[in-house]
Amino acid sequence: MGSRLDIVEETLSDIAARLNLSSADEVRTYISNKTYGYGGDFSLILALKESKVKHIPPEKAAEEIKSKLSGMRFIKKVDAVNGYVNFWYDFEEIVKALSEGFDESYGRDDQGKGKRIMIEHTSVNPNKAIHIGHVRNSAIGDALSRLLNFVGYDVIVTNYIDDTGAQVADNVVGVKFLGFPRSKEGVKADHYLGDEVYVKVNKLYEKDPALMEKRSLVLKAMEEGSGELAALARDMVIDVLKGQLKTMERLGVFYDLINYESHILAYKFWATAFSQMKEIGAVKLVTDGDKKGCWVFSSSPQGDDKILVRSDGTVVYAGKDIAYAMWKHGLLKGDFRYKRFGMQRNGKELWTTTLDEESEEKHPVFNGVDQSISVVDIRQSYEQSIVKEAIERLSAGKPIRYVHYGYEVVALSPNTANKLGMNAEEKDVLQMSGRKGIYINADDFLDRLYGLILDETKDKNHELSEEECKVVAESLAVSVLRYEMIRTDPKKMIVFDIDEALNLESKGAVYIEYTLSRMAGIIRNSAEEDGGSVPIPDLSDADRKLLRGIIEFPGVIKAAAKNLDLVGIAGFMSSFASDFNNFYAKEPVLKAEGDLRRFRLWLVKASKQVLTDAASIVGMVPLDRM
RNA sequence: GCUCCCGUAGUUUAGCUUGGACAGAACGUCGGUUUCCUAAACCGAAUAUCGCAGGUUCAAAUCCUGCCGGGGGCACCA
Repeated sequence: MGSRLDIVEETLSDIAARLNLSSADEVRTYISNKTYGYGGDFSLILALKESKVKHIPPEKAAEEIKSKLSGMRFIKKVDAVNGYVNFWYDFEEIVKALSEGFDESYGRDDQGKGKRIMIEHTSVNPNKAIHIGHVRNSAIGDALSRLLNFVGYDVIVTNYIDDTGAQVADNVVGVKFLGFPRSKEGVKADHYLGDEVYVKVNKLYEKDPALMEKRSLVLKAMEEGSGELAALARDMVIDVLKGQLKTMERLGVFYDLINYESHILAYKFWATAFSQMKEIGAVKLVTDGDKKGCWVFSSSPQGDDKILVRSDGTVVYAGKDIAYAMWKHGLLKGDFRYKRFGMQRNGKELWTTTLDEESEEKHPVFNGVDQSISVVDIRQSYEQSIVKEAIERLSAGKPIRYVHYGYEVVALSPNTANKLGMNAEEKDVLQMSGRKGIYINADDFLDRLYGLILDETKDKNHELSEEECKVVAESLAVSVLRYEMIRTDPKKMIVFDIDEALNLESKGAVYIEYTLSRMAGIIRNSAEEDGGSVPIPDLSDADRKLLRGIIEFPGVIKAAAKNLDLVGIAGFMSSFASDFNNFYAKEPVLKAEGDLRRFRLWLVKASKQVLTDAASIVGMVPLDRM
């Protein structure tokens, strides 16, 4: 702990000690990175606050602060201006420290050490293909898992499959009663069933409401779990799920465990959860009024009663979610049985719960975590708040952190909606709908991105083979899509415009990847052995700016992990890449001589590691050439 | 009706948790840069009543109240 190299943290701790502040974090609350025309690398606004308490002018308070801050290790100069205290880094000293302490683990952190955390994401209904809205969920969830893993957490990733819903039944109705073939040659099951059968069956429901009876029939069979219809439903769920996982694998998204909603019922985990809730009085039976016969959970703030069990004794979604959350946190008596689902491209085994007693295998421990994150779209905030509250009440004082990581949906721009055959008004933003067939499939979109990038890559790289160009194009397509999904505030809706999304002119992932390629190019051409101490030549502004990015990286990661903030990492990458490209244009590396060359080469290597780590965390595929 | 979220250059946005100097970028526009490590790049210019109106404060994009505009949620639905 604390042994990891973080020059900014060290500096702020030093400031805290000298100014009698509690910690580096407290100092951070007084920092402004805007120094404007006054120069300096960062600025302290503490004097402005103190002047009020101490009843002295800010200028005087700033001078007092300044007087306590001389001779700091990484600070060359401190200045007091207009009540601000401005700091200049001593980059020579910083290079010295980095040359000793910089290694592969740079920027990692111990905040998650010894802690297990479960992240649930994706959780797409198993009746259709992944569309770009789902990708936002998975991109966020996967990036969070990479981030938390980077700072030392033991992360368990689950994908929760609702295999009991009407959507699954719709596909069964289509195949069993309406003559749709079970599969289509050359088309992935998720695409065929989701794009074709599901949409068409729902259209037929409108024409012929009597068909709904068939759906009820299928649903009932699924609930009972036995018979031909239930078996067909199970098979179709697996086929679609495998198709979805294929898309996710392409995106570089992987899981540890598949959870089925039906298993929560089959294992009687809802019943267990229900009786545990009754025991502590978290649910009550309504005895009169229009909710008579229902069991409700009364949440504290509004005193609203949320129905968990209908008067016919069946459980609603939120109920099953509570049981699932209890399982995650080890609050539920009992555990699932597990078996292997398959090996993933990242070399990690994917597991699934199983009902089959014989096929159970020796498995890792999945549940019983203190912390969990559920990446679920923001429209389900109400239900999620119920789950959170229930879990906290059931935890009996044990500290539990249940985070609903809500994010806004991806909607379609009018232009894009019209391309899908909708009649959108010029100002209308259209919500995607699987049932109505209004969506952009992730596979299709990736294919188009890939095609465009491939042409461009071939155009620009005559020395790369066809195969190499394909790898570059695929990596870039994935990186672009994933970066776009995490770079904006999750609370803001993304209005997806297909033409804009396919316009590669805009900065972002391509820019970052290009920067990485330039870094790799220099290192490749240097043909130089590592080793030896790092010389400290006279530094240019561009050198210093890059160094500043490098020393800020650990703090960016720490804050990102603490606040589950991916946007901060995207912002860091973008400005760091810009700093590097500026450096690249201005300062020769391989053409420099002697110490300067050795120093710059080291600087490029360090920069590459930092940017590669950041890119990997948000799920991009770092490239050495493009 | 009750409630939550969003509103920052033409466009996409950062900053809002914890108030502090002239609100950062990017795309697009206009102009410039290639005998030198990848021009998918670099440099420069123009572009912002931070939705509106009040309030708190020495100081508000940031906090509070009201309003306007946009989206979501409040089902024994899934």
